[in-house]
Amino acid sequence: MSPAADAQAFLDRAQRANVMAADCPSRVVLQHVTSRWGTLVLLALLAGRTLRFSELRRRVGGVSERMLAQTLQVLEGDGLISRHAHQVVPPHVDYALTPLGAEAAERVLALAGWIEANLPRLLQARAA
Amino acid sequence: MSPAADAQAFLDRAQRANVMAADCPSRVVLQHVTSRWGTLVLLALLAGRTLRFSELRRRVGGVSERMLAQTLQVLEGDGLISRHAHQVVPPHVDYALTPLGAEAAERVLALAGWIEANLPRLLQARAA
DNA sequence: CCGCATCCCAAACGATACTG
DNA sequence: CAGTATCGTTTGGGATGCGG
Repeated sequence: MSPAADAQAFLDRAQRANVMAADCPSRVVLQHVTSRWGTLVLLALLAGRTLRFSELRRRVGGVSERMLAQTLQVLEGDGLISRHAHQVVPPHVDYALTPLGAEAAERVLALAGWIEANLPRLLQARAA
Repeated sequence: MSPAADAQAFLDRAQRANVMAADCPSRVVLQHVTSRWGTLVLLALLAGRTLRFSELRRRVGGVSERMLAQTLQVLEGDGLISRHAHQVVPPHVDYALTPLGAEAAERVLALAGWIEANLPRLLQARAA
C-alpha cells in the first residue's frame, strides 16, 4: 500500500473515530479518562481549579502516590492536564485542567453525578 | 457507637454519596460503568436496543467471550442490564438496557461521543 | 515536599478446551 | 449458541527507599 493510501486510511479512521473498533485511537483516550483514578483526578481538578500533588492525594480518597503520579502523567500526555513545577525548595508542583481536559471532566461529572444522585435506586436494584 | 448512630451514619453517607470517598458505594458502580468493557457494552446496547450474546461480541471489538460474559453479569447485578434466556435449542439469550441502564448509557455516550468528536484535537495535544 | 525506581504480589485478561 | 473451567501471561497497584 502506498504512503498516500496509508495517510488516507489514517485520516478516514481519525475522521470517523469509533470506540467500538478495537484499534481506534479513541479507545486509548477512553481508557485513560475512564480509568480507576483518571475519573477521580479529573473530577477533583474540575472542582478545585488548580491543586498541588498532595492536595490531590488528599481529595482522591484511597489513591497511592505511585498511582496518582502515573495517572497524572498519562492525562498530561493526553493534553487533558497541565503540570507546572515551581523550582523551589521544598518542591511545589501545580496541576490543572487544560481547556480540553475541562470539557472531558464535565462529561465525567455528568456520569458520576448521575450515579451519586441515583445511588439509592442502584443499590435497590442490586439487592433484587 | 450505638446501632442507631451507625444507621444514621450509613444513611448520611448514602444520601450524600461521594465518589471521592474511598468507601462510598457509588465508587463501585462507577468502576463497573467505566470499566474497560462495561462502557462499550452499554454503548452497544444503547445503539442496538436488544442484542444477543454473539451480536454483542461482534459489536464490541476485541472483547473475549470470558470478559463479555463477566461484564454482562456485573452490569446485570447492578440493575443496568436485563437478561432474558429463551428456553430453546440452540440457546438464545437477549440482553437489553433497563431504564436505569439507559440513563447511565446516555451519560457514557456523551463522554465517548465527545472523545470521538475531538480525537483530532486530542491526538494533536498528545503529539505536543 | 514531590515523585521516580524497584520489588513483589494479586487481580485482570486472553486463548483454548469443554458442556448443556 | 451461550456460556464455564482452566491455564498462563500481563497488568495493576501497594510498599519501600532514594534523589531533587
